[in-house]
This record gives sequence, C-alpha cells and structure tokens, in this order.
Amino acid sequence: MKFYITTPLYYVNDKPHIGHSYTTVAADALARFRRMSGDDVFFLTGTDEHGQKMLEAARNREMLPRQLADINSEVFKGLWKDLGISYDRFIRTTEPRHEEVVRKVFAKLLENGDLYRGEYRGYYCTPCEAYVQPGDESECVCPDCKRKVNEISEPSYLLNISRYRERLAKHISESSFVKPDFRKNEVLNMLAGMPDLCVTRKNVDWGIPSPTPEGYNIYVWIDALLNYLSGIGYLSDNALFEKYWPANVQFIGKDIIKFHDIIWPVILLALGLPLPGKIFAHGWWTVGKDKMSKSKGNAIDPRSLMEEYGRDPFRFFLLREVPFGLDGEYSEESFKKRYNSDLVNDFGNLVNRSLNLIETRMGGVIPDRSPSEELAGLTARTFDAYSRKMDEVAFSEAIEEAWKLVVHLNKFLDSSAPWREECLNREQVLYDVMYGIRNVLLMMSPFIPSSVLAMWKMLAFPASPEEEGFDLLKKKLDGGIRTNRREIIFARKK
RNA sequence: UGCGGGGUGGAGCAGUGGCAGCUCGCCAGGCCCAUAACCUGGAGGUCGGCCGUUCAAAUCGGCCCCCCGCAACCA
Repeated sequence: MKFYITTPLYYVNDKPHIGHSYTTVAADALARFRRMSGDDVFFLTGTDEHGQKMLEAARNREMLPRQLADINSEVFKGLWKDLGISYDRFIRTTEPRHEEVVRKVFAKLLENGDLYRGEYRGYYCTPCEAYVQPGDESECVCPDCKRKVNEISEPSYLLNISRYRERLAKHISESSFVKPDFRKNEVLNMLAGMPDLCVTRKNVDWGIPSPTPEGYNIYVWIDALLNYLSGIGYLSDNALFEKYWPANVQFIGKDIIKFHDIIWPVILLALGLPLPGKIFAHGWWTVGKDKMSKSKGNAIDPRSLMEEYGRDPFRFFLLREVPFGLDGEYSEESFKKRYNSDLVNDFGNLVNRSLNLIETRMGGVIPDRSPSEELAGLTARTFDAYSRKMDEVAFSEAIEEAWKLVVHLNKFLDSSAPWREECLNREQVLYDVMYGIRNVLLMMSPFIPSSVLAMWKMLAFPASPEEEGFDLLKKKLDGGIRTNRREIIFARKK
C-alpha cells in the first residue's frame, strides 16, 4: 500500500518553535510506523516563503525576501535533521517547479469559472498592508496592529466556494475527512457561512504573479496549499503523482483548519481530484495556561530541550504527554517527569537490568529458546492494540499500549527472580525477557528511532528495527547472540 | 448572542443506567539483578448545583452556575 503524508509548509518569516516540531515529529512517527508496516511512504514537508509578512520580516532585517527565505528554510531543514525527520521531499514555494504549477492551476480554475473576476469588499489595514477582518464591527480596528482600518472595494478574483459548498458539506458529514471528530460541527458551521474567497493581492510584491491582465499576485494560501500537489509531481511527473495522490493523512495545527478543511478541498473539487483521506488538526502547546506565542515571549525553543535531553526524549515527550488533537500544557517539570519515570525508570532500566543479567548469569550470550506461549500471545495482543491506536493517530495511547509490555516485563523479572539460585528456568526467563524487549523496541522505533537503534545494537540483535519492520514480531528471537557492552541510553536527570 | 466542548479523589484524565477507575504524587511494606531502580499494598472523591425519570444515574431529561474553543490568517 502507498501512504502519502504531509505537514503544513512552515512560514519562514521567523524561526521554528515547539509547535513546528510537534507537527513534524508527529508526521515522522506515523511515516516511520507505516514504513515498518510495509507501506510505500511519501512524506512531504517544506517551507512557505511568499507573502506580505515575509516582505516585512525581510525589510526589518534589511535583506531581500529571497535571502531571508534561503536562510530560514535552512534553519528548518537543520532542525529536522537534528530531530531525525525522515521526510522524502522538502519543498519550497519559491521553487520554479512549484510556481509553475500554481500558475497553471490558477489558469485552469479561471477557465472553468471556479475563479471569477469580482469585487472584493472588505477592510484594509494600511500600516499592515493587508486585508483584515475586524473583530468588532463598531470598532473597525485591525486585529493585528489594533489601528483603524478602512473599508475598501476593489476588483479582484474570487474562489467560487459557493459552487462546492453542498458537496463539501455532505462529504464532511459522511466521511472522516475532518479529524478529530469534535471539529466536524465547527467546520460545517464555518463552511456554511464562508463567503467566496479573494485569491489575488494587489499590493503584495512578493508572490507568484497571477495569469491575469491586472498584474496581481496570487494569495499566499492558494500558493501554499498547492504544494501538496506540486510536491509529488502534479502536472510534471505524472507517474509519481498518480502513485501517491490522494494524501492519506495531512497534519495541521488547529489554527489553519479553515484553509485545509474548506479552501483546500474546494480547490481539489474544482480540479476534479480526489480528496485526502484525513485532515488531522492537533492542538496547541501552552505554557501554564497561556498560549505560547512570540509576542508573549514564552515560546519554547526546541533546540534547548534537545540539547539538554536529546532528540528522542523530546520526540517522546511531544507525542506521549498529550492526546494528539487536544491542547497540552508544557512545563519543564512535566518534561523531566516523563523522561525520568518513563524512559529512565521503566524502559531504560528494564533494558539495563536485563542485559546485566545476561552478562552475569549467561556469560553475555542470549540463550536460544522459543518464547513462552503467554508472552507470544501478549505480544500479539499488544501489537494489535498498538496498531489500532496508530491507525487512529492516537500516539499517546499507542505508546501506552506498548508500555503495557514494558511494565509486564519488569513484573515478570521480579516474580521469576532469575538472579536467585533457586530459579530453575533462568534461561527461559531471560530468553523471554529479551524476546519481549525486542518487540518493545520495534514498537517504540517510530517514536524514538535512534535510541531504539542504539539499544538494538547493544543487544546485538541482527539488522535494525527499520530494516526488519513489524513482520519480525511474528518470528522468534534467534538466541546464541553475544551481546555488546552495556551502556546507559537514558541517563537520569536530577 | 450563535454553534461546540468541558466541570469526577492533591494534579491530569477515563468512564453514556447496576458494587467509582487510570496515570502521577503521597504513605507503608517487599525485593535487592538494575540508572536510589523495580514489585506489592494503602489512604484520599456525597462524580459543579437544584429538580425530575427509574427498582437503580457520574451516566437519561429540565433549569441554573462556572471554564474553554470556534464564529477573527499565531504549529
């Protein structure tokens, strides 16, 4: 089976914060899970580089928007590298190939009447040089800069949302397109009241020119959304496109629901393309009860957390701490607690104590047996529950399922006490524990791939979890292996 | 105001009619192979309020109070 997954394109007017990492790590974990399940995965991410805010940000730094985009897209790439993100393609909206697709799509929509020339009536904030929607009619101030806005009316091109409103509403109610489920009503309401969308900009000089006589630029969101098509070869590499489209899952933050759950499918319907399987909107990370934002200065920098704890604990925390889809509260304390209690005490210590027993009681060689029926059964049931949760994109619950095996193995060691002289089936017990650990490692690999690989090598299991995939769960562990030197993979933090 | 989601032991949550559960924290004990780790047991809640339906309600209905989200381009 093919599996096409995307993150949003991140806007490069500023540096990445924890939220960008969140979406990307989530997509990466799912991509890795599908690969290990045997799917042919295409994982797309990238950067969104046009638009008014880029112009401003570049001006503030006294550089050209292109220069700022070059710098910041590298910053994102660098972070993804350090986070171990296994994307297949990193797209930038300033790539000529992408720009060409956007122009072609625009022309096609125009031709079919899905875009039409009309009047845009609305409010315009001169200082921000942007169209805005004032919060309160009586106030008429820009929601961004809080200054007065002017009502204007000018010719522009509009996306004909009305034409697809009913079809889309029907699809949303009848499918699992909008995820999580509790967003459905919200989106349907939004859709019902959504006017046709203005898709050209008169005063923005950093963008893709629209193929119309007036010399407008194309609205950045139209530009950005189309990356999901151009990124897999729409209108350029037909074989690739046919292979992967439609996307199976598209991850977004809850702030961009309107664009992905309404405007995006309208464009696709207009192009006659099938819609993605799911648009999954996750929640925000908050600090205390406050929303994390640049203006408040309380944004969490992923770099500092990674430097202190390492890449994998950061990935683990993001996906374990909070149910995907809901908001979550970040605190250093909760991070440390997760780290110490889950990764150090439960998991790390299990591997460490088990390997120590292999070293001291088995001369460093994993005995060759067959797994007990009980443990093999438990593994199968655990994996079953785990995969179901992964299919539901319920990461924290999937990890919880795998953790049941970790807890079981710790208990099993305690109750069978293979360190005692009286323990008669020591070989079987230790074999079972190593077999169980191997299976836990497989299930944890999508979340903490490098730590898992380090443990895998330490235990001298053949190949790697990613090469083996989940098929290995059905097979016994071939013993007779001499293990490598014992190391602490997750060191306790004070 | 409209639509939606919530209010359950110290914290965070699960639980859509039948003895109120989980994780963390706390207390006590066990074990001692291990990263002061792991295991077991315990304390702690009249499930926001009032009224009602029912043999039986956290769970259904009504009214009320409080919090949050979306209606407004922050992952």
